[in-house]
Amino acid sequence: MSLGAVSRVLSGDKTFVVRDETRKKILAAAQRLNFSPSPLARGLRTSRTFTIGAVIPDLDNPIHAQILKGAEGAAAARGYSMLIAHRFKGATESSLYERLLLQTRVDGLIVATMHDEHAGVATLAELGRPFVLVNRKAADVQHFVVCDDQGGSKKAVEYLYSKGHRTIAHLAGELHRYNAICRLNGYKDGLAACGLDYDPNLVVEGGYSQDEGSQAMLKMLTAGQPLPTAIFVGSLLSAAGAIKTLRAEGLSVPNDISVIAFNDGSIAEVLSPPLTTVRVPLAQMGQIASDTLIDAIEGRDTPVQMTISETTIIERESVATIT
Amino acid sequence: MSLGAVSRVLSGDKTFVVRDETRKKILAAAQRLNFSPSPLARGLRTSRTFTIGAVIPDLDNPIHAQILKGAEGAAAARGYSMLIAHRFKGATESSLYERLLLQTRVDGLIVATMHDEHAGVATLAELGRPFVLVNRKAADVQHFVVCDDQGGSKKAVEYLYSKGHRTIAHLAGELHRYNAICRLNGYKDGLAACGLDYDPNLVVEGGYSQDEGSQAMLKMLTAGQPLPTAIFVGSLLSAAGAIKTLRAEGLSVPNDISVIAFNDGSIAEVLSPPLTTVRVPLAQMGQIASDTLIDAIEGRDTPVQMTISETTIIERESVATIT
DNA sequence: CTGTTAGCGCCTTCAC
DNA sequence: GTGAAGGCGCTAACAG
Repeated sequence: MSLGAVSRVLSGDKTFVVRDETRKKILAAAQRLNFSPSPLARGLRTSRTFTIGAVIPDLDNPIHAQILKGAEGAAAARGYSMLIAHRFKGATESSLYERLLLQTRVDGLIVATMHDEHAGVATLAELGRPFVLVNRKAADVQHFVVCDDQGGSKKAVEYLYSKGHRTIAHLAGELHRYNAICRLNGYKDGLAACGLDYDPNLVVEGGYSQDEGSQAMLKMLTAGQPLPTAIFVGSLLSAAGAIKTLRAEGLSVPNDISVIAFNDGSIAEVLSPPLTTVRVPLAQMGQIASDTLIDAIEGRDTPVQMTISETTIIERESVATIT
Repeated sequence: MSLGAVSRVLSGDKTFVVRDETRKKILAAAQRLNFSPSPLARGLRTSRTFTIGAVIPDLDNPIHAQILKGAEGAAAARGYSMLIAHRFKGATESSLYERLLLQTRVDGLIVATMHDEHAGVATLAELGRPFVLVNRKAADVQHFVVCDDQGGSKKAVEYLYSKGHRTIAHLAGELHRYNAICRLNGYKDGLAACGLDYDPNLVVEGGYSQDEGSQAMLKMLTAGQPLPTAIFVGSLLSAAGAIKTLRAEGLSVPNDISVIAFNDGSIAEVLSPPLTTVRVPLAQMGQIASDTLIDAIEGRDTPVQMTISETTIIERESVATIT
């Protein structure tokens, strides 16, 4: 029983054959001495850290929190730890990447942030370690996992249509962003699928925060257009804002105007009325992201460009049936 | 210019004297070659990782997210990375600690979880590395940072009193938990300060989730007691649940019953009516936790047992004035 | 199948 | 002020 043998047994080398007796003795001793190999030394030797980094825009945003939660769970299940870095003020995107992995603390990266697509992906690629984008995709990127923003949005419109709505507006996000574009396209798809005409006057660009939702709603209300009977809002938070404005203007949801939002979360339940949403499996996305990242780290390098198509309408009370 | 000199300059050894010229040359070369010392090798040598671990119950809970956000920011500012571990199903508390630091990946721990106080603290202490509790405290623990749950709660009651309320109820959390106990005590303090009698019938124990808030509210409503004019609810989420029940029972907030909750968050703004809350500087708590942890890691070992007393009533629309 | 050995990259003491 | 050398704990390669 030698040092080498111990190392091999403890690191679970399958190709290594020992007498069962020896193996047991080693394991027992390790247990007794409360010994576990130092990840630092191991990392130094193998240049693997069994740690993945997650770069997220805002910890405080429930959407990202859900993704992260899924990702951390999956990573832990495979023996990886998770290092996080969020964008705090003053941090540039590449400084984040660098902080995490130029310094080789991390075997790969999960990136849920990506404001400047070009610069970001370029920096990432240069670093020469695997990374996977979540909830975003970009040209020339090996791995990403996104949800079916477009399909889900289409479904939302079709749902509205099935409830009798024929004039359906859209409160969009910032239309240079991936998600916002997809959702707008899905909105158009839905319209087309229902045989409705697309009317640019019925979409107003805003953003995904509550305030931006409020303002976008106000803009639509004061545009002097005929009012829609239903609105598909691009995000949960902005839907909350929109509803607020609607109520402030004396309009009732869903009696005067129905509202459905993309993305679900606990906020939806507590709004009044409780908000009907299209839910997307965010935690699962995080989980898959972790798994593909770890696969890539461990050598399986088939590109995973996955869009998770599961989208579910969560019916609550913000959509009325028109007869 | 020697290897040793380079090491010393790069690690910012203040006691090391070099010609400015040499120092500059070193720095320039490091820059040019894109060199930065390997944290792994450094860690192996010094047994420091410049990483702190955070153990949190649920990433998805805005309260914890805010704390974590503050903590990560402060850690980053001092050159530390942050490893997270949340309790996913099947993880025992000590398995989390072990995963993070028995394996010495981490110089210390921020712990925002602590369900079994005794076992938890004991395990932690045995590990022999610094740790700080956030939003929790326990006997025999060197470092913790909490907010003034009790004072804030008292303030809430006094606020209600100042609006004319004289029958004030409390929807409490699980009364074996630190936070819930403090808030109940603060409620009693407030009553006393206002010259109001404490009536056990006016407090119902529940929990901090939305559902538990709903149920607790229902319990109070159906208890056959005379109804209070105002309720101090122990958490944001449970307040949302309570309001839901109130509305379902045909009671108007704030016309029939006023509501104020402990802890603020974006949900408060979107509720209807927008919820009046007592806000506590959660991110700042996280930040202070990081700072004291890092201080402890770096040798300043004066116990920091801080309670941040800042509490602010955020007035929205869920409290009526009674005349 | 087992034991030995040479570094992984760094910091730190020590003699210069 | 500088340079050399030892070793942190581990793994992989190789010789037995």
